[in-house]
Amino acid sequence: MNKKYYITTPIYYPSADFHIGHCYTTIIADAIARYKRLTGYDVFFQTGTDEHGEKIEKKAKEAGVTPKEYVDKIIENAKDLWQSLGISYDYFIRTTDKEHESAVQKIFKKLYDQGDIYKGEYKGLYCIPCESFWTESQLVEGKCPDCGREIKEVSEEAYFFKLSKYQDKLVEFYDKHPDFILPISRKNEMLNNFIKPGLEDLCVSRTSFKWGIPVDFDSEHVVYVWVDALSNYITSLGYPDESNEKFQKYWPADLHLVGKEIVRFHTIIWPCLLMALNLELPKQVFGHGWLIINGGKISKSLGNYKDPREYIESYGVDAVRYYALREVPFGSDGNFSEEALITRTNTDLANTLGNLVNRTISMSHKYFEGQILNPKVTEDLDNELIRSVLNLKSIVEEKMNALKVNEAIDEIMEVLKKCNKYIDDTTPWILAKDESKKERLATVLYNLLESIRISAILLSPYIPTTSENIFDQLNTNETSYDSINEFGKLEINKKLNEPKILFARIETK
RNA sequence: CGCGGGAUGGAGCAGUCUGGUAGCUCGUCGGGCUCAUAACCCGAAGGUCGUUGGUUCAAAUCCUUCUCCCGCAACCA
Repeated sequence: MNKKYYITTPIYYPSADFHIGHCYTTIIADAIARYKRLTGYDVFFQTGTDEHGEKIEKKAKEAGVTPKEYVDKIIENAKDLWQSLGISYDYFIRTTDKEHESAVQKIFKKLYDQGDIYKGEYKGLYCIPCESFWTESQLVEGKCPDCGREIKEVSEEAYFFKLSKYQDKLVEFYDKHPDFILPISRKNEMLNNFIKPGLEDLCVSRTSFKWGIPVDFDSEHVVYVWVDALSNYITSLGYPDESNEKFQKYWPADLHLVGKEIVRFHTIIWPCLLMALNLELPKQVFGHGWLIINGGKISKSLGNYKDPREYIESYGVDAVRYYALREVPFGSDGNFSEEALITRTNTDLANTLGNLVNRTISMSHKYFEGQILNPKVTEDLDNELIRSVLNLKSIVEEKMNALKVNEAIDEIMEVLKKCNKYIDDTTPWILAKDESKKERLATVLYNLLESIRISAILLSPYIPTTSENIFDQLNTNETSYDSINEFGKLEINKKLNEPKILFARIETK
């Protein structure tokens, strides 16, 4: 049986249509999922939406529709967006799904029955005009940081989860699993900011709004976001039915990929909830950085971004995917701009990759009518190229296991650059002028075509459409992961298809 | 003194743990080549490595002062 791999994105909050930041997370998760599938894992890749809460209730009211109608429309858009980005999710969970709602009620009840959830009172500082709660430290001179008006202390009845009870066990878990939180700086942040001062119990129900899953034994209350949203990762697998085949197979999750702003929920609250449920904890939470636009975060109110679909339409799905995967280093923030997207597409995809494929296939047609031949008239400099190509598999594996996706891609690009250099070094156009060098020429072209085939297989998790396109031009069926263990699997005596431009250079004025 | 991250040629970054000729990509300039998408290959210019002081034969790297930027700061998702 294949090894399993369960990877998740966060479930996004559909208060508005998704932007490039949502795409960023989801594209990375998709690339990892595709990579794991390529390398033989039985992958379960989940994404979804967290649809309850006051904000959506309010937005829907403003729009004059029910909350469900409001989110339905956004989810339709989201699914359409994921499809145009080639997101290969296995399951899309919505917290308004009936199965999820009933599972959450059961979880809530179970925790209440066993004493981990208790009824108490939530006190907070509330700004009535802004309809927002603030903490002491957020206030500006004792006033609302948004509008500067007086703050009122209000209290409401609420259920609390005994987070504090699990603090020691959590720290113990961190110690035993040093890679649980990545990057490591995020772990320090959690320890210093939250755990060291002592965890406070967590408010897990609300009475101030209705758009949520009702607490079935206390109709005044709805389940608040923590239990509702975080539990999606197990309710989708059939929990609380622990004997469910999916649950048995896929839990615990191998990777929760999240943005740095929600690391806390996934590394403190979620593990404590799981411990209370007596379930295994996820193996890893990775908090990635953000795409930054003009030095600031992506902001609806600043209107500093376009609908991601516009980029896809203008530059193609793989250009957008490639940019998201390649541009931003491991764990840190990265800049997003349309100019950078264009530059990246032109230099890496059009020049290095696209032009290499095009010139190689064009020469094969020009000199051999597209016949694939390999007379094996080799020279020393062939070996260096072949060695780099064969090494690529393990290098990519190492980078991907460390979640250094951008570096994995960069390694593949390095090999493609070597191919371009190999062409200049071997000068096929000169070999072509000498009939006695014909077999050497065929060998050179074969080495290039084979290097392209292997690279395309390794690129397929990142730019799947382009890889397919390359396989088609190479007219090859050798596209499996195992086929790259040796150099020379590209079928000889077949005929290449006509060269097609993979990425047209984007001209800017 | 809340916590964490960052400041390196025009732009974006690596190097800092384990001190020892400052590296990569993009851009610019020059050359080569002509199979190819004005592409590809080679070369060059350009940096007192945010600031102050210190340790050392030697500091981007270790210690110290300060400045600026970003995120988090618990019930906002």
